Amino acid sequence: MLNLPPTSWAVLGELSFGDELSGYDLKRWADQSLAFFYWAPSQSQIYGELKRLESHELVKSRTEQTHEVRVRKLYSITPAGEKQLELWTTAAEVDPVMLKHPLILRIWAAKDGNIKDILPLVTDYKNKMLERAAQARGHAETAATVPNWSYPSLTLRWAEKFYLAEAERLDWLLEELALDEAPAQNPIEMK
Amino acid sequence: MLNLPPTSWAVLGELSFGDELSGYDLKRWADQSLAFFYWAPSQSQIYGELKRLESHELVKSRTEQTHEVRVRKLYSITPAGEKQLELWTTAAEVDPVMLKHPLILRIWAAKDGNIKDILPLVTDYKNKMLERAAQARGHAETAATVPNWSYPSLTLRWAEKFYLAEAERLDWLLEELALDEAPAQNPIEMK
DNA sequence: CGTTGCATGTAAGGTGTTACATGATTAC
DNA sequence: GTAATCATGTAACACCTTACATGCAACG
Repeated sequence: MLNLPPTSWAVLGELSFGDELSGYDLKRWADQSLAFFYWAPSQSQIYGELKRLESHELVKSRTEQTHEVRVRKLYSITPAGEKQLELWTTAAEVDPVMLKHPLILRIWAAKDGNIKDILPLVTDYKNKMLERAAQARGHAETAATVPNWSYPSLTLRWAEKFYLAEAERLDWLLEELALDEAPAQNPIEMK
Repeated sequence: MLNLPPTSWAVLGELSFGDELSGYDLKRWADQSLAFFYWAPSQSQIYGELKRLESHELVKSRTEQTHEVRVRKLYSITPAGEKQLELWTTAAEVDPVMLKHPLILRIWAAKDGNIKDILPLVTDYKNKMLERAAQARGHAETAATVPNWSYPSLTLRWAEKFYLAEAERLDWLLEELALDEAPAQNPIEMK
């Protein structure tokens, strides 16, 4: 089976919903879907992946020439692309989930003397997670109205739950940190 | 402030607990701690990061010469390293969490015709998450017995909750997928 | 006496980012 | 008219991995 990096499959996946899309379109859509559970490739990488996919004949392109000058390059999936994508989605080996959580890393490395400066960062982060959950929900609802987008919609509902759970865990963290700090906050009263 | 990649801070963080450690030690410890909420850098990268840290004088090294031939290079943090690490842990900007979830990506790209082949992968993944949660718990309990390791222990308890939540969300996904499939499973009975 | 663990490191290559270059169109 | 958006792409660089090279020590 064809061995492509996951990002390549992600881009091919976007094209598998049938529309002709430009590199630019693919980037915007990725930001509103893939970004919630996979991550958003940069614009320049998407152009690179499209070249790679085309060299394997999994996608084909045509140049739109609407207004004489303005040029868009539109990509669409080929039958071979659909076939390979199916083989990939059902392949036995699933790569492990990759989590890089810079906030937890900081807490891990924190010392008693500076944990109090980290607490507000945790609260901020929690609010960002709640915002992210709301965004995922919005995108999920939009996706639900489009034919054949039920799996994308489902994964966005998954993402909503993910970010809500993330926010809850940060609340739990704040509580744990408060417990640790409590005895030290008023040492005088412990006499 | 010094601008280093997060991996550099992670390695410096490991050394901030005060022990003299070799590149090899750092790798093993990372696999049992960082890997649960950040990710485990490869052995060769750790050696590279140590060089970088030493060039900034955040760590220093000495060569252990116990048995005449066998050589270990032991690193320890410098006062400058401790200072910079503190600045980093309390710095305002926290990078966004990076999640790459290949299983959800597959479901996102799934078509009705092949979702049934993906279901067993979801179940397998869920079991791996439960296993991971149990490992995190074990490491958290070990860490809790070591002086000054309360924050590492806390982050590992965080990780346990993360992987348990992950398993629960996969159960939820399986249920949602079963609901979708149900009407189609016995079309004859729908007459 | 062979496998696993300990131990360090290099080389090559893949993945992915930022910054840059370029220019048209749309909205205020 | 100027700012934001649309649109494609290159170049340079940073990050990170795999494979390789090397060899001792400990265990069965």
